[in-house]
Amino acid sequence: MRILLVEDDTILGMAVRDQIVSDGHTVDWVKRLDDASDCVRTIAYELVLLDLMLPDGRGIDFLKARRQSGDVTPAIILTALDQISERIAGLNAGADDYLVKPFNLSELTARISAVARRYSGSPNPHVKLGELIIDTAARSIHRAGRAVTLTAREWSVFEAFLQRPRALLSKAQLEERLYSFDAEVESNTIEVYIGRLRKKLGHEFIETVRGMGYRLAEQIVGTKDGI
Amino acid sequence: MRILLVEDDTILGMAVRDQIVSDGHTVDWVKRLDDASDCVRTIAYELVLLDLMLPDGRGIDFLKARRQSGDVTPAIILTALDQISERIAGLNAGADDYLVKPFNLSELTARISAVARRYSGSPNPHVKLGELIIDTAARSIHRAGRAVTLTAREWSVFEAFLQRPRALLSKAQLEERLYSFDAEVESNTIEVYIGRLRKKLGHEFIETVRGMGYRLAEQIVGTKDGI
DNA sequence: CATTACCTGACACCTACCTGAACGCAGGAA
DNA sequence: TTCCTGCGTTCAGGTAGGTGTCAGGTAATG
Repeated sequence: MRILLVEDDTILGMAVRDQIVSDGHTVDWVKRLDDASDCVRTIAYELVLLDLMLPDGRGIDFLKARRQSGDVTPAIILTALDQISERIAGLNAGADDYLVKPFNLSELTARISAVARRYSGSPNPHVKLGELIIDTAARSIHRAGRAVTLTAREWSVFEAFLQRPRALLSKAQLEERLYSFDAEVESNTIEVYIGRLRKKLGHEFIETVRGMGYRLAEQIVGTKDGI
Repeated sequence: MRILLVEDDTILGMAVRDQIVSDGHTVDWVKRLDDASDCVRTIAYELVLLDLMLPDGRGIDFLKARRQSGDVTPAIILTALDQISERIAGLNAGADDYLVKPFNLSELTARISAVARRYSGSPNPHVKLGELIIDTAARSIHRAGRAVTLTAREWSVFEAFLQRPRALLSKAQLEERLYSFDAEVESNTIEVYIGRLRKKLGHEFIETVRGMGYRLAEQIVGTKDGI
C-alpha cells in the first residue's frame, strides 16, 4: 500500500513512518500542504494520513479540496485531543477515520488496515466510466454486460488511471507504480500492459500522447460525473 | 434504525440514549451483558454500541462470541482513553469502530451514520447465495437440500465472504481474520481452507484471482444492477 | 524520405496456487 | 493409561497462468 503522510512534527512523523514501513507499506512523508499537493498530483496514493494543523494551512481544507476535485483516496486524520470540533468537521469533510494524538503505534496499524478493508467495500464501490462498470472492491469490470477480468499488474495500471482520471501519466510514473523503487525494468513493459488493457477494455479507452505518456480518452472521462 | 446500547454508566447512558433518539433512531438500553444477550437473541438490531467494562463481564468477550456465532451486526465500541490495547483487541474481535470516552455527542451521531451508510444493505439471518441457504445463527448451510457442516475455521473463512459478498479478499485479509495479531502462521493455511470450502460448497463457488486473492463467483452473488 | 516512438504477437520462465497426504494435538471413550 | 477420531496445520510435488522480454511491424513527426 502506498501511503502519504502529512505531518509537520518531526518526532511523530519519523515514528509513524517507521511503523508503516515495518508493516510493509510504502510511505512518502511531507511536512507541508503544498508538498502534499504536489505528491497527490503525481502519485496515486491508497491512503493519506493527514495532520490537521500544518504550517501552511489547515489539513481539513486540503482534504475538502481533494474531495471537491473528485479524489476518493481514503484519509485518516491525525488530531490532538482538544480539537473535537475539528474531528467532526474532518469526518464531514470526507475523512474516513481519525487518530487522536498521542496514539499507540499498533493502533495506527490496526486503523490503517481497517480503513483499507473498509475502503475496498465503501458505499460507492461502483464506478462508471463510459461503457465500463467498475467494482473496485471486487476488482471486477463489466463491459457491455460482460465481465472482464484483469490480472494483478493490469489492474495496477488501470487503477492509476481510475484514481486520477484526467491526468496524463508518463511511462515512468506507471513503472514507479508497478515496481518498487529499486527494481529495474529494462523494457517496454508499460507499453505491453497498455496494449493488454486496450485489448480487454476497448481500444478507444486509453489514448497515447506521443513522447509524454497515456491518459484516458476525454469522451470516456466525461465532463463532470464519473468518479 | 434500531440500536442496542450496552452501557452501565447511568449518566453517559442517558446522554447517549437521548442523542440517538433525537437523531430519530430507536434505542434499547441495557446495563449488563446477559441482558444484552437476551436482546440480541430476540431482536435484530442494526447496530450495537458496546461498553467494554461491564459489571458482569468484558464487552469484548461478548462481541467475540457474537461474531463466532455468525452475528455480523455492526458494533461500535465505547472505551476509555487508557484502554488502548482493548480498543485494538476490539477491532480485531470484529468491532467496526470505536469511540473514545469522553466523546462529543455530535461525534457519536457522525459515527453512527457512518456505520449506517456502510451497512446500508444489512444482512439478514437467512441468506441465500446461489443454491446455498445459509443460517448464520445456526452456522448451517443447505446445499441442494442437503445439509453441509463447516468446521470453525472453515466457517470463519466463509463468513468473511458472506459479510462482503462482492469483495475480493486477499489471503492476508483472511489470515488476519483467522489469527490474532501475534500468532504467526507460516504456511498456505488459507489455500487449504479455500480448497476445503470448495470441496464442500462446490468448486464453482469461490474463484481465484491470481496474485490478489479470492472472491465469490459472480453468478453466485448475482449482479445487483443498481448503478 | 529518415527517424523515432509506439504497438503487438509470441515465448520462456517462474511463481502463486492446488491438492493429497502426513503430522500434531486435543477430547472422549473404554 | 491407550486408542480413536476430528480438526488444524504443514509440507512437497505438480500445474497453469501471469509476467517480462524481444523482434518485427506500424504509425507519427520533421
